[in-house]
Amino acid sequence: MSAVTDPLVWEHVQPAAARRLLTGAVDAFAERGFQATTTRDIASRAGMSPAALYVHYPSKERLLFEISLYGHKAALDVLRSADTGQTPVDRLRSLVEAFTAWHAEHHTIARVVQYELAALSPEHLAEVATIRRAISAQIEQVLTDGVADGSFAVTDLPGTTLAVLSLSIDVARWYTPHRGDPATLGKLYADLAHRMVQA
Amino acid sequence: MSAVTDPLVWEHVQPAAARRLLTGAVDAFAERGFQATTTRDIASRAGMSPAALYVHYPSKERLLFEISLYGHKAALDVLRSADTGQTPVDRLRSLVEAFTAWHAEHHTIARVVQYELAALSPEHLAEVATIRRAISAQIEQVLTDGVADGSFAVTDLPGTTLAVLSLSIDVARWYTPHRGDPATLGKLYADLAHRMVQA
DNA sequence: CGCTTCGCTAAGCGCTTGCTTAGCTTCACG
DNA sequence: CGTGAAGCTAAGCAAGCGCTTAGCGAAGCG
Repeated sequence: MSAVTDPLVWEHVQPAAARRLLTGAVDAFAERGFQATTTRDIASRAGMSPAALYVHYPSKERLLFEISLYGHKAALDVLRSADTGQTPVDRLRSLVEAFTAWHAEHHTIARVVQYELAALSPEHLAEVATIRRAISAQIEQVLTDGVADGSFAVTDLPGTTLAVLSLSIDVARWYTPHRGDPATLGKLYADLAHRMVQA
Repeated sequence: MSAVTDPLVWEHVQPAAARRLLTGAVDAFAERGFQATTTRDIASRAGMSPAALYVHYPSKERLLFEISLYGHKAALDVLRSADTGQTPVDRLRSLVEAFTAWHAEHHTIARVVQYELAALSPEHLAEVATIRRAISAQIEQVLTDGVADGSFAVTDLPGTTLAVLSLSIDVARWYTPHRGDPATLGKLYADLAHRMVQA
């Protein structure tokens, strides 16, 4: 269950001690959940005393917010970077492949992103919700374009958008490295999503 | 976010006070998660003092286990009752429709079932894991039969089994009544799952 | 050198947690 | 009517929680 978060992902977090706290928090939140994780646990994963956490972050919730915000931005970036195909079919396959692979590759971060929203303060939740809407819109646009040019047959557009997203998101819940590599999973899911909507 | 659990579902729990505690716990666990829920919260939802909880259940974890065990059994029952079709296509559609509708209809219970596994004791988790394997096997069998008679084209059988299950399970994460009625959602998902695998 | 800033620790504060204890009331039953 | 079980509450205990305070040593700088 425990997976050490790739530290390279958090290179932008400075100084190094703040980054160690943050990656420790990602692992702990992903393993046990936000509420079951103590500040003492996070600090000891970073090799520090509990009080050191408050030198770098004002609260445990703020640590969660930094993780959640960065995670949401990274997920949206992955989608936008992948939306380069010429046809709706290519675009959908590429989006689903990238989004799924990201949830597998970064399943610890993804778990925090997808399952700890309820622990965010209302203000922080609102900020993150904006990014979530953008993620959803990215998928919906491709489906809309595919319906318009006849390559997709979709009767319930919002429902199908949600289903496609949902398929990838749930990867964060069950994925462990022994289930296969993220790239292969991404290709399988691209295929499944394409078949779900093809005309 | 708060939804009162249909008390009829828990008719087998006696006496009534134990049932009130249990349904209160389902709502609280679904809303906030197991760790963030206090015994005082559960007791007050049942209109009792905190100590009254321990007259009926030996611990907070045991309350979770009762919910999780019953929820898993109910989910497996739903699948088995739905597996009545003559062809793999009929059977798959019926399974996915019923399983999805159950996760929507009973999304509070389903949330506890799917997202609070980590809070169970190792022994209780093992008991519940047996039922989870049976649920997975039920889907896998239908896909296997459909591949054998040529009605399904599936290259990665375990991966596709997991994807079909995953699609329905994730309904528990996002479903609220304003998203439409469970029966309609079940039909949409039966269609999506069928298209995912059809030859 | 003297002084400040930075990153950290030891200690602990006020509070909440899961759960226990002691005792009250209600009611079935001989 | 007397007795005991069942179901509950008021009070509280030990432990652990998020977070604060006071202060220490190293590094940077005039």
